[in-house]
Amino acid sequence: MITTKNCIIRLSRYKNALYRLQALGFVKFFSDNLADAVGVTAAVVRKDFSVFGISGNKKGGYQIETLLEKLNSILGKDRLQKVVVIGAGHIGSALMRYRGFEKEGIKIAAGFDIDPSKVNRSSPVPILPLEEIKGFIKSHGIKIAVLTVPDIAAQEVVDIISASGIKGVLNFAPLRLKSPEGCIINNVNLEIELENLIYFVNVMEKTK
Amino acid sequence: MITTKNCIIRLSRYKNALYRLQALGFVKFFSDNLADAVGVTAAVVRKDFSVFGISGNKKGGYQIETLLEKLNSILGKDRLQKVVVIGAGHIGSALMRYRGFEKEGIKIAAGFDIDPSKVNRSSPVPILPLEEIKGFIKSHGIKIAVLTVPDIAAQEVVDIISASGIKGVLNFAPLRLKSPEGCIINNVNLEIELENLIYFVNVMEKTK
DNA sequence: CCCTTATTGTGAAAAATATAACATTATGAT
DNA sequence: ATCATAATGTTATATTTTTCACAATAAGGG
Ligand SMILES: NC(=O)c1ccc[n+]([C@@H]2O[C@H](COP(=O)([O-])OP(=O)(O)OC[C@H]3O[C@@H](n4cnc5c(N)ncnc54)[C@H](O)[C@@H]3O)[C@@H](O)[C@H]2O)c1
Ligand SMILES: NC(=O)c1ccc[n+]([C@@H]2O[C@H](COP(=O)([O-])OP(=O)(O)OC[C@H]3O[C@@H](n4cnc5c(N)ncnc54)[C@H](O)[C@@H]3O)[C@@H](O)[C@H]2O)c1
Repeated sequence: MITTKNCIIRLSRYKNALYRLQALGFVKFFSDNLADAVGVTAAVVRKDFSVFGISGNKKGGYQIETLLEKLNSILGKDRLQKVVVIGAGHIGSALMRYRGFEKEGIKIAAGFDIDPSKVNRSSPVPILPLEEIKGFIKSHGIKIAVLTVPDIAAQEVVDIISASGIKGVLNFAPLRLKSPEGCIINNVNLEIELENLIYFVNVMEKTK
Repeated sequence: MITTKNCIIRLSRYKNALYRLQALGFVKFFSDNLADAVGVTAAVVRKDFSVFGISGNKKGGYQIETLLEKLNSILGKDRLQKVVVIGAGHIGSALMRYRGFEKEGIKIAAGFDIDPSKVNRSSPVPILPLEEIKGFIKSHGIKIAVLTVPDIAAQEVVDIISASGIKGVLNFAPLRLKSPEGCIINNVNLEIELENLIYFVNVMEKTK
């Protein structure tokens, strides 16, 4: 199904909200319950569902369990998603130590670093030398990489890993990378996130 | 000036791209140069500029230096922006050790944690007990907080800090917080970022 | 079994955003 | 000094996204 990034982000939010509703003991929900939980309107919820052919019962709403199955299947959460982290520095290490991804069915299969002193094959997420990445990606069928290397190294690394079979990159380096053919690059740019927040806070202060 | 989040993100990107052009020795640029560098169309660049009353010279383009001054002033980068980090765990520590924010005129004035063993008043970014946050925010005039506490603590902390004067929060906890009156909350949700990437990579694979 | 009510599913309207078009105007060449 | 040109700035157009509105319909009560 082809759609927009925002729509898929909403599906993730619906999924998360439904788990919370389920934990509260609910077994069914209406479009406006979910809308409230996620912070959108009921029309958006129903529209999104209709895009993916998800239907409920008129007057009866939707079954949480059924919906979660559908959402999980759409989002690929019905199977373990293995990723690698490249750059075992501050942020890379934080990510590798984070337990939250496992709960989401995302497993960091390994970290990679160019610095031999970072290599550690026996840590919970093994950290391997960069040279081994190609073989690792191939043998484990990895498609997704998280890129936490210094900005000057980022483009070079993207070119290497996409040639090795990586199809999607979550890039933390604060620059726009040229994406090689067939490779999606999403960016997490914390400097820009902060700048943005600063702007809107300042605007709010001024107009007040 | 009131506008959209996307527009301000583009301004940040223009700024960053202009610094790169400047480093390459350029002193002026045309809307299509900048558009290429940022990955938008020239019309968008000129539209964004016109929103903020930024004008260039017909046939002559824009002066990089002048433009940077204007963009920096719009984005509040003409003065040091102080922020605090709350939750000195894995991700909070990574942020506090990161030098990249300083280059952007963003200073992490302090970190805060509820765990006494995390307190360290003599580290480059001092880590203080949570109890001191209210006084610190007030005395330093801090408006922005980065929230890196466990998800269950996040809402409580937001309520405390917004009551203490925080106007903008960059939240890393993977849940939707209720934003108190007059407080903007932006989210960095890495689980969702990864889910999103996984979805589009899977879709690409299937339709290929 | 029919009638009321609540909620879906979707098609149409509105709003927001992006793209294109072009009239305007500086620049530099002739 | 005039003209051709190139790039802006803004208006118009197109597209995308969101919101609204309501017909369709399942559920439950009398
Ligand atoms: N730490 C943060 O809070 C933060 C915030 C915003 C953005 N970032 C960005 O994230 C990236 C990483 O930041 P960090 O603070 O973790 O940096 P860091 O210096 O702590 O870590 C970078 C790691 O990458 C490794 N590395 C360098 N070149 C490599 C290569 N070619 N292949 C593999 N590994 C390589 C280094 O050995 C190091 O271990 C940077 O681009 C930075 O701008 C970090
Ligand atoms: N580490 C990651 O890579 C990562 C990735 C995605 C999301 N997150 C989110 O970021 C947040 C932090 O993650 P982390 O891995 O750094 O966790 P962490 O457990 O390493 O750190 C959390 C810190 O917050 C402190 N804390 C707890 N309650 C507090 C309170 N009320 N006030 C102040 N401090 C308090 C703890 O003492 C601890 O030092 C979590 O919400 C997590 O879900 C982290």
